[in-house]
Amino acid sequence: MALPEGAAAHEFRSQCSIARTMEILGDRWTLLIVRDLMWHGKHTFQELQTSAERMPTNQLSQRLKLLVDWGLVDKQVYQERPVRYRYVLTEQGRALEPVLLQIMQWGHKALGGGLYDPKAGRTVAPARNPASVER
Amino acid sequence: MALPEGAAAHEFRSQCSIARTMEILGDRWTLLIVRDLMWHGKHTFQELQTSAERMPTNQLSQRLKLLVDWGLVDKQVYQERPVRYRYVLTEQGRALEPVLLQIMQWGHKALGGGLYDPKAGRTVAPARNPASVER
DNA sequence: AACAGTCACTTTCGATTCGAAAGTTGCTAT
DNA sequence: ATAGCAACTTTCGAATCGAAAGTGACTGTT
Repeated sequence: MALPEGAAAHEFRSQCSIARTMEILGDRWTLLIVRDLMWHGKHTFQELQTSAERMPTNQLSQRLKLLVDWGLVDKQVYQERPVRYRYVLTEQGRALEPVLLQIMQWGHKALGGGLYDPKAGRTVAPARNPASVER
Repeated sequence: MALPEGAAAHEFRSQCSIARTMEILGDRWTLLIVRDLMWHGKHTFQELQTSAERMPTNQLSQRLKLLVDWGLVDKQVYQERPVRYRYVLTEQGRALEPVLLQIMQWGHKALGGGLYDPKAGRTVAPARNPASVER
C-alpha cells in the first residue's frame, strides 16, 4: 500500500519517533482538531471552527489539508448539490487516542485542565482556575 | 505552594487539558528537550544543543526559560568559577514520561521512527526509511 | 427575479516567531 | 597575551500566524 502524498515526499529531520511526530502534530492546533474529530462529534469545517478555541479558518483549512496528506484524516463528500464535506479520522488518526489520553491526564494534573471520559462522553472533572493550580 | 511565575501569570485560552498542554508543549522543540533530559542524560546547554536535531541556540535558550517558568525543569548551578548550569526535570516534568512513550509508539507505527526502551537505555527497533513506511 | 443565508473555504496583511549565523561574557589553561 | 570553552544573546531575513474580510456555489424566501 502506498504512502499518502504528504508523507511519501517528506524527509524527516531525524530518526526519532518523537521528533517525527512533532513535525506533524507539533503546533497548537492540530491535536485539537484530532480531539474534536475523535471525541466531540465534530466533522464539518463549520463544526470544527466553532469549537471552543476558535482557531482561525485559514489555519483550520491548512491543518486539515496536512492531516489528509498525512493520512490521518479522510475527507468525504456527504452531500452533493451543494457539495458538503465531512472529515473523518482514519485508522492512523484513531491510533492517536492513547496519546490524547496521556496528554489530557498530564494537563489535568499539572495545569488544572478538565478531564473528559470518552466512554461516558462527558467531562468527569471540571477545569480548575489557573490561579488555583497547585503543585 | 505557589505556582511558578510563568504559570501563575498565564491565562489559558480554554478549559481543555489538551489545549492547555499544547500551549506549553505545542511546538517542534520543547518535547525533544524533555526527551533528552528524561532519557538521554543530556543536562547542559551544550549537550542539549548538540543533540540529533540541532535546534537553534536561541530557541533552546527560550524553551529552557519557559520550561523553568512552567516548573517542568529546574536550573541548577553545578559548578562555580566558571559558573556552569545543569537542567533537570522536576516531578512535573518527569510526569511527562507516559506522554513521551505514547507519542513514541505512535511515531514508530505511523511514521517508521525508532523505538527506544528507557529501561534498557537503548533503541529496540531502528527507524525505517520514510519511503518504506507502510500503512 | 432579487435578496438573504449557509457552508467551505481563500485572500489579505500586519504582527509574531523561526532559524542560521555571528557576537558576547566570564572564566580557565598555556 | 592568546586560545579555548560553556552558555548564552543578538541580528536579521524568511516563514508562519491570526484576525478579518472576501469568494463561490448553492438553497430558501419574498
